[in-house]
Amino acid sequence: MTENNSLTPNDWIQAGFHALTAGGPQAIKVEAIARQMHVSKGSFYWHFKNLPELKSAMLAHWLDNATHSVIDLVEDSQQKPQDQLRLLIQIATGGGNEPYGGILVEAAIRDWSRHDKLAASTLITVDQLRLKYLRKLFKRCGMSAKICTRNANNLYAALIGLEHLDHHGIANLKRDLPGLLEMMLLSQ
Amino acid sequence: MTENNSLTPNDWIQAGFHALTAGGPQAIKVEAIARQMHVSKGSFYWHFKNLPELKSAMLAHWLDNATHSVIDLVEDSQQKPQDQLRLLIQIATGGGNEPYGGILVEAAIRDWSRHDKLAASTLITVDQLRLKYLRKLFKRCGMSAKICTRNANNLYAALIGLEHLDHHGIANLKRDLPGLLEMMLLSQ
DNA sequence: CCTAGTCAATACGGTAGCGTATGGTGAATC
DNA sequence: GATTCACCATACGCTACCGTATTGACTAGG
Repeated sequence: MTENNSLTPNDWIQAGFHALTAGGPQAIKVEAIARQMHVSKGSFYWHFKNLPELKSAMLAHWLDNATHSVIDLVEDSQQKPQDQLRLLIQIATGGGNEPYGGILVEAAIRDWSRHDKLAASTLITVDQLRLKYLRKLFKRCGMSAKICTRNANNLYAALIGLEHLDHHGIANLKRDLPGLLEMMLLSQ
Repeated sequence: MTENNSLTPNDWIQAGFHALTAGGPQAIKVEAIARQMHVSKGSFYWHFKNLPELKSAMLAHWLDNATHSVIDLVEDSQQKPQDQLRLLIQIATGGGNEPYGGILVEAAIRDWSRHDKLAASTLITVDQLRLKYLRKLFKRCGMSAKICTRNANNLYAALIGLEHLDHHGIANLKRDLPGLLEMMLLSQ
C-alpha cells in the first residue's frame, strides 16, 4: 500500500475497515486481518497494543472523515438552501462502495454501535452533527423549529432505512429519497 | 418457563432471542445460552441437531409472528385508509421491548441479516410483505402507483432509521414518524 | 421390579482467536 | 563491519466455543 514495503498503522486501519465492511464488526480479528494482508500477527502487535486499540483508531479515523468532508463541501457551495439540501442527499446517496463516507461503512458502523460503547458514542457524535446541520438547512428554507427537527430526523432516518432496503434490493435509495425531500420542501 | 421442569425446543428459542437482543447475532452460542438457562449444553443437543438448526428455528418462529399479527389486526379494523395507516404506525412504534414484534428484535434481526443468508431471506420476505401492504393502504387513499411506492418505501425506511436514532436517544420515534405520515397524507 | 425412554451432566477432542515472548532480518548508524 | 533499531515470523499458553460420546437420573409402562 505504501512505497516502502513496511506497514504502517494506517495500513492496518484500512484493512480493518475492509474486514468490517466485508464481515461485520465481529470480523475485526487480528489473525484474520493479518492473513488477508499476507503478514503475521507479530506485525500487528508491533503497531498496536491490542485489538481494542485498533478499533478505537478506526473509529477516530472515521469520525474525522465523516464530519469534516461533506458538510464543508455543501456549505462552501453558495446556493439557495433548497439546492444545498438536494446536493447533500445527492452526496449521501452517491459514493456507495468506497471506504470512509461510503454507505457500506456507514451501515457497518451502525451495526457495530449496537454492542460497542465506543462505536456508539462515535456514531452519536456524527449523527448529531449531521442532524444539526440538516436542521439548519431546513431553517434556512423558512420552516419553524419544530418542523425543522421533524424533517431532519425523518429525512436522515429514511436515508438510514433505505440503505438497508436498497442493500437487499427492495427499495431504490437514489430514487426514493429525493422524492421525500421534495415533498418536505413543498409542504410548508 | 413451563409447568414441567424439563425444557422444550421453544424454551431454547426464547433464550436464543434473549441472547440475540442482548448481545447481537454472534451472541447466539450454545454454551452461553445454556449457562444463562442454568443448564448444560448436553440438553441443547438433545433438542437440536446443532446451532444452525436453532437459528433457523428462531427465524421461522419470528417469520410467523411478524407477518400474521399486525397486518391482520389493522385489516380487520374497518376504518378509512388514512386511519388504518395511523393505526399501523401506532402499532409499529408501540410495543417496544417485548420479544416478537418488538423493536429490539426487529433491529437485531436486521443486523443479523447482513451476514447470514437465511436471516436475510427471512427479513426480505417480511419487508416485502409489509411494503406491499403499505402500498395498498396508500393506494386506498387515492394515490398513484408511483407515489404509493415512494411513500411506502420512505415511511418504512424512516421507521427503520428512527429505531436506530431513537435507540441512541437522538430522535423520538413516536413523535417524528406520525408527522411524516401526516405530511404524506396532506401532500397529494 | 425391571426395562425402555427422556432429558440433562460430564468429559473429551478439535478449532479459532487473543496476547506474549522470543528469535530473526535488513537497514541505518557509528 | 559491529551495533542498534525497526519490523516481522514463530512458537507458546490461554480461553471460548463447537459437536460427540458416555454416563447418570428420573419417569412411565409392562
